[in-house]
Amino acid sequence: MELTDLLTFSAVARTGGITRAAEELNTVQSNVTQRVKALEAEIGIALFERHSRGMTLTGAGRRLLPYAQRMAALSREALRAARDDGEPKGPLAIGSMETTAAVRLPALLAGFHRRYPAVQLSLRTATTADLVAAVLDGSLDGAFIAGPIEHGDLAATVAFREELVLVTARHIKNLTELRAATPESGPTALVFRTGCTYRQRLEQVLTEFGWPSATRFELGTLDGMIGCVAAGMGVTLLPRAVVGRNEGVRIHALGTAQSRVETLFITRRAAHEYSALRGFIACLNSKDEDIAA
Amino acid sequence: MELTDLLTFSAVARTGGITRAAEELNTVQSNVTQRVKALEAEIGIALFERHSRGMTLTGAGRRLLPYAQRMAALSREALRAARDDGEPKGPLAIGSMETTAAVRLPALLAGFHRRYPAVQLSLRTATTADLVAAVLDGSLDGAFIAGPIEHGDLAATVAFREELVLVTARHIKNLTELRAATPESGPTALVFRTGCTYRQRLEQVLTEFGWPSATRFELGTLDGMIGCVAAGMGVTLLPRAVVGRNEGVRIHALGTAQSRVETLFITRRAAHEYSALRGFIACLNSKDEDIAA
DNA sequence: GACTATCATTCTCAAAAAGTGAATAATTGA
DNA sequence: TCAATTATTCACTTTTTGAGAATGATAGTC
Repeated sequence: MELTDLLTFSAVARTGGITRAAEELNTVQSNVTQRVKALEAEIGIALFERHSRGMTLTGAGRRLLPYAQRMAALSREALRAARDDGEPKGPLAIGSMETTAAVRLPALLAGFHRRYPAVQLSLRTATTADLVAAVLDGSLDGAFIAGPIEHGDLAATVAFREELVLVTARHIKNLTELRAATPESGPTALVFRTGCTYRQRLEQVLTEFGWPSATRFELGTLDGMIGCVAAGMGVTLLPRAVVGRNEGVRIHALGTAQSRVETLFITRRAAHEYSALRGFIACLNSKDEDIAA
Repeated sequence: MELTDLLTFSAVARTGGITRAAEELNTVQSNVTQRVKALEAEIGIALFERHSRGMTLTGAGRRLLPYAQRMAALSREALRAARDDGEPKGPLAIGSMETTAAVRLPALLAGFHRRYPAVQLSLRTATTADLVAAVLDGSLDGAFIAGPIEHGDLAATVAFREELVLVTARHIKNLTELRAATPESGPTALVFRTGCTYRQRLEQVLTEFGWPSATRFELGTLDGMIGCVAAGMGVTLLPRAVVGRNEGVRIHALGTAQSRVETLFITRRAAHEYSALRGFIACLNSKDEDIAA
């Protein structure tokens, strides 16, 4: 049960084939075959079903896989923990929603880098759902997501409070005009890809306006969305701070019920000793004081 | 970061020396030295301080050790999980307090073995405190302990309800006589070794009787305790069912406040999929129905 | 129905790693 | 100073791992 074996096993399970796993692991097919066979021999039970177009997990393989993944994650953490002498340094992988990354993070990250230049910070943007999964499996150290969330393995602190506003083209002066300018079926809703929490809020809002089946149009980037709204393609829902003083669009406040949303910073509970992460959370907590001062 | 290296590292940390670790691992000193050095080279930091009389952990070593232990435990579990096809079989390590083992378990274990003969059940008796630690570090699959307990990583079910009674020599008819027959300083209290919950209860009871500093006498076995009480050496506190129809001693009921105690069966939450353990818990839950039927 | 592309497996051989045993060095206690 | 205990170093053997080419098996294609 060496880690190498478990790692190759994971790779084969993930890619569904020896060849692809070998590529991913930078080795040759024959080696992967042998590692898998060695593992199967040691455990005494087949982990894969071989068929002409690759390999799929057997029951035993499915039972083993989560352990293999946890052990791989643990070994990465172990290495970091041992090297971590209390001084924040080394890699730190942070995730964020697109919107938060656009307006809230630049100042925060700059401040963090000034304070801890030895930390190699990386930022990845994705949807809340993806970010939660990434933090849980250890591929991110922490992430900014839309609250609320309840999960036993995660620790969360409120990072920012946002007010969600409806964003329309400039010439729409108020909601009555929007209704007038919109066909019976409702406006086109410009949304991020599935998994984004703001998207769900927008669905709720549109339903309340009596447009439950409005056309959806998916975009990947924030600039793209605001541009499309300005061009009159449709409406969207965004934090007020994100839209800011943008010329081409107009902001419409909503009732408080749907409009308040908290951006949380989540981390795995178990990983709380990592200095770089501790330093980041310290930065996060001190930013409010900085602003107040 | 192979598991072998982490295992040897753990052994050296535990035994405090290369020589002893080598013995424990059935290998030679030179090999252990090399594994440790390889690990240190890979991590890039010293894990031990070498001094003439063995090795002690450095800060980095202390940070690494818990990871090494968790990974070792995980690898054992992984092996079991992969081999576990849903049919209870293989080893099952159960722990118990002395008192529970004496009167409650014989019937239960016999029934379990009749139902699942393929499981190699082992039983270890220890104090509640030791049992909790053993379940947490994975050296026991489950244990019968005195409740209550609160721990995030443990799952507990009520296995038995006991009434604690004061046990004295036969000739002591009631508590008044006990008081009369006892010196000012109080009776000798016969107790199990530290960590036993019943012992703490006895301390409370004696304090309520105005004998806070009564003499303590530690024994390791149940038979020994009852024998000593019968011989008039002192008093003790035990579940009513344990004392049973024992001739040499007399039982004195207490007020309900101190006397009710629940025996819990605890397991690690994470390990709940192991079939043999599931079978054991099923047996435990069905025993009440058996009795009722 | 032969051909090709895509897989996994097997085999041989080389390289790397782990393990062994004896010698060595350092320190402590008698 | 000597003996005992300890870790380290070194030369060596054994085992394991990895590479590369060949083989076999299967599905899709013309």
